[in-house]
Amino acid sequence: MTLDEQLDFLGKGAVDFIERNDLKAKLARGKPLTVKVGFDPTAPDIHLGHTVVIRKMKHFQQLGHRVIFLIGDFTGLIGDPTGKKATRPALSREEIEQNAETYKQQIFKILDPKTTEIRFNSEWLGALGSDGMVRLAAKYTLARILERDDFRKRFDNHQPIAIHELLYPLAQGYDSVALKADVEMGGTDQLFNLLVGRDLMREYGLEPQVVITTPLIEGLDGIEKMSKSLGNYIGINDEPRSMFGKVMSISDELMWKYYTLCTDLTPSEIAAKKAALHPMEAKRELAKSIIRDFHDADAADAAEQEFRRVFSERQAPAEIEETALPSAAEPQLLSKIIVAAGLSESNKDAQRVIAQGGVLVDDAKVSDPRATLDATSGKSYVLKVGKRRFAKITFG
RNA sequence: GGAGAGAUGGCUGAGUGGUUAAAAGCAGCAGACUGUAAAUCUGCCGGUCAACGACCUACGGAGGUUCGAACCCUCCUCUCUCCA
Repeated sequence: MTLDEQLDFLGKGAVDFIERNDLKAKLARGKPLTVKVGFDPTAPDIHLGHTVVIRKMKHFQQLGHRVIFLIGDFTGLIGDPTGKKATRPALSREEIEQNAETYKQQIFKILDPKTTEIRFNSEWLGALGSDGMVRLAAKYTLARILERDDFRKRFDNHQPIAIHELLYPLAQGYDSVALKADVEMGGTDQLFNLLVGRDLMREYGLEPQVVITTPLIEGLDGIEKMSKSLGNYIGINDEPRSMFGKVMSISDELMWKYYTLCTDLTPSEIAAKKAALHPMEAKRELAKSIIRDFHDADAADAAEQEFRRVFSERQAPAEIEETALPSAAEPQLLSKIIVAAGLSESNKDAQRVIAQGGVLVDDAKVSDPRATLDATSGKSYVLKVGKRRFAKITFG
């Protein structure tokens, strides 16, 4: 790859790229660069949204650079003021170690374990001490901190800003100093923090890092950003079938953003797909590509087959979970059986779904919410509740 | 230290004595349609009970006033603002 090709490759999908020419100069020296990305010590459930930046880390790895997966165990004590309001609980050493393990198990689906360094920022921030922290704080000014939009707004609106929150960007910036980072990446919401890193590096007489931000992707609903707490995410540990379905459920429009950020296809390859493929076809390919990344090609094919079978052809899945229920001489309410089989949260909900025509027993629609089933020993039924909940139950 | 505002269902947010299981929106679920768990439209959306009704739980917590309280009073907890 030429230098410019490398820059295009590394900058694909980036929102901010500060400065492209700085990176060019660094790359031109031909030495491996140190690329740092910080992660919260909590929430080790990685979802597709996190993978956007992780994928970019991989791209740096592919070009032979040194990638550091930095776990912010120290900054975690402060709690990133970006957006959030709730203070995070302090984590114990063991919990952090455990979270780190979970991270590893997940990120190595994307990153090369041999060339990924995992570090903790308590290593140098903890060693700083309060005098060191004060010296660090002396390097920055309130005015500069208030350049940050959300601080500015809170300040202008007379909303509280705790002093320690001001320390967060400094601590994160100091990570870059300690690691002598050449590049730091993060979501667009991290832009300010990343830029503070540049300033601090200058203060410490280092060459400022290049900052690259990646977009936050919208979740399955297409509106809110993908997050675990909103439940609109595709987890990279999700089952292949579930991943396939979730991808198929995103809007046609959003699909192209996922293509850009969650595959390694080039912009022109994506444009070609957009022109040539039926949206449903394109979405299937996207789903398979994502499953291949986190599982394998066989799992991707199997998931597609299953999806066609269950949703396009509306047949029962190849494998239905079998549930044994205790038999009874008296016929049992269907709604209660649905709950017992784990297909519904409550009896009332089950009855509601029945009344709305969403329940099939052995392929026959049952719409009386008070219907009963013969529950004598040996009886067996296939239940379908809604579009995607199935169970085979047997009384015994 | 003083003054004030607020806490409602998964979320946002109405409601200020009965007709309120609590408007509206979002999310969720179901159905129709389809090209998919896209889009659109329609319906549902606390729970228990063999049940067109009954009961239980619910508007920060604990008491109280009342035939009756999310709504009024008292105390408490928490959040926020302003003044000093």
